[in-house]
Amino acid sequence: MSSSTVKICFNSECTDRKSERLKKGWRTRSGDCVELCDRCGSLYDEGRFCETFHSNASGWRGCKSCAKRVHCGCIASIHSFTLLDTGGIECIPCARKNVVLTPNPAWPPHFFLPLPERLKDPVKNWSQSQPVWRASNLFNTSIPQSDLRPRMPSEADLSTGVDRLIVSERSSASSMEKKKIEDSSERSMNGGLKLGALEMLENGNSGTNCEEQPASCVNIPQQSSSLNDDHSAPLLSLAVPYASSSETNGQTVVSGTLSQPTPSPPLAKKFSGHPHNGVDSSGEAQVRNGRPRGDARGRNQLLPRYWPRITDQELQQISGDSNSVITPLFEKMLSASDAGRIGRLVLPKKCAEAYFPAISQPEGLPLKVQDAKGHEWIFQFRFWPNNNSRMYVLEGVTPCIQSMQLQAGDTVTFSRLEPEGKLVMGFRKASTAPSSDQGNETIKTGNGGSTHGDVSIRKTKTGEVALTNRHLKSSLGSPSFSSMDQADLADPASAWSKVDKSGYIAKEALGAKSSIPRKRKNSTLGSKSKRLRIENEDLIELKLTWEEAQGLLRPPLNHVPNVVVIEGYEFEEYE
DNA sequence: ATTCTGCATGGAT
DNA sequence: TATCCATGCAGAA
Repeated sequence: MSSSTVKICFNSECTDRKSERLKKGWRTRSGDCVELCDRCGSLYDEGRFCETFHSNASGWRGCKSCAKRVHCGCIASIHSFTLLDTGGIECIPCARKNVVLTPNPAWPPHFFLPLPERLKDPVKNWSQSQPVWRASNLFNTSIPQSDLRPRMPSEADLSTGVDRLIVSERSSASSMEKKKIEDSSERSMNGGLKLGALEMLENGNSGTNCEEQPASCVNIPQQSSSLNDDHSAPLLSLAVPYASSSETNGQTVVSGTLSQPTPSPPLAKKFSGHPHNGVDSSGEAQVRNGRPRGDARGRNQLLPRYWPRITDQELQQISGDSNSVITPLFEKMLSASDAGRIGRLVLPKKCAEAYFPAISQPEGLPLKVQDAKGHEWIFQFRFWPNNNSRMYVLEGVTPCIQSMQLQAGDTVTFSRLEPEGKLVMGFRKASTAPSSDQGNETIKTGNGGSTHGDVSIRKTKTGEVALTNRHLKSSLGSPSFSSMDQADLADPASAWSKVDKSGYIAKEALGAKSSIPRKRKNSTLGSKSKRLRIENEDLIELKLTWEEAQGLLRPPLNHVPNVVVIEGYEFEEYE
């Protein structure tokens, strides 16, 4: 990749990218104003930017007062509407007529909010009420986090002052007092996660680490409040608190993929289905490493091994042709127990508490999970009391595990499909799994279908470039998501019967193939050492200067670069 | 005897 | 030290 510093119109949809005169446009998340060419700048000034360039994008909504169409899905329009307490949006002119105007919050770092007490001490602060949906962004894909995913503004509600107050109270109110508060505000994961995906995508695409640009990595506020309160439904999927709520009361502004007043990160569109700036050309198999940034050792941080490492291709496979946005939540390498016949998948506690519905009873809840093929599975999400704490498990996973032909050492990935809100379970076979980098800050490319040498770079805080070279193989095959084809996924029911028949085979396979020995001590070590082995073998990280990195990355002469624009700068990108 | 269920244990972090 | 979680294990079915 090489770059030039030619200033061009920030709007990637602009047909005349270069301009002598640049006009100020919207503010980026880092606080700077983008620069637009005359025409685009004028359009922006006139409030016609979105209708000109985003007419086909999702996120258009009607003002509840005047019915005027307003784009709610990009940064350019973020200040052109406000969210209504009763749901829906109102254009600014109409909103000004009303008493309270609640402008859409921006996303500076101060929106990072302290962690709720309950997450800090979930054991002692269990809600005894019906399940509630907690903030999903406990660790949001690639958002820099100085702590365990402090509630992002996206998790707060940007539609009402009340909800913002609620969010503010999170940090100070007692857990008991906050229960109600959390019940409402925690349902905001919808937006937060979606944004998380965006952030992740942006991060992955740009190849730069948000650590450098904290402001740009902060999540964008998302609507949250007044989601459907009916969490007592006997069967839950992640769609329940999200999609249904947004559909039923219309309060969730995010009705499309990016309909929230979301800045449109240059790279965030690939999975939104409405690319408008086409910057994501950094490769098909970038790992969407959801590693939280900041203090990754915080008590409330998810362990790195649970950070989702998901490739573009995997994401694409999940989202299919829809406009859905995939938000990787977490992943887990299957232990022998997980992959065994018992059918219990132990969930990392923090992941379970962050991304799954809160459960107050050990019996838990049925949880509907969709696989990459769109088939739905129903697991029992429950917990066991354990050492004054909880141990979360998904029961009944055997059919799914079997259908995916997973075994110990393979990895299952949990993601969320937006706007449906569905929980999606993917997997990655150990043989093709990106290594768990255990805190490696590099944004890696994955091996998911990539046919090039996987080299990724990132700029470090010191301005250096970390070059990560993983799996320098030319034919890594499809990622696990593709291998879904191998599985009998035609029908969950058939999968069940298949499991019944093949359960023993699974056991044998486990013994024969699993890298995780049966003895517990060895098992743990085996799993761990496996990760370490992968790291040692496949991960070579160098530190060098930006110039050096460019030199190393200089492509063959016969390669034609893709020109992408990031933050107003033009980059040549080579596959 | 086998499987299921719920909890306990203890190594790892 | 506290916590997590992989797995053992006993009792029930």
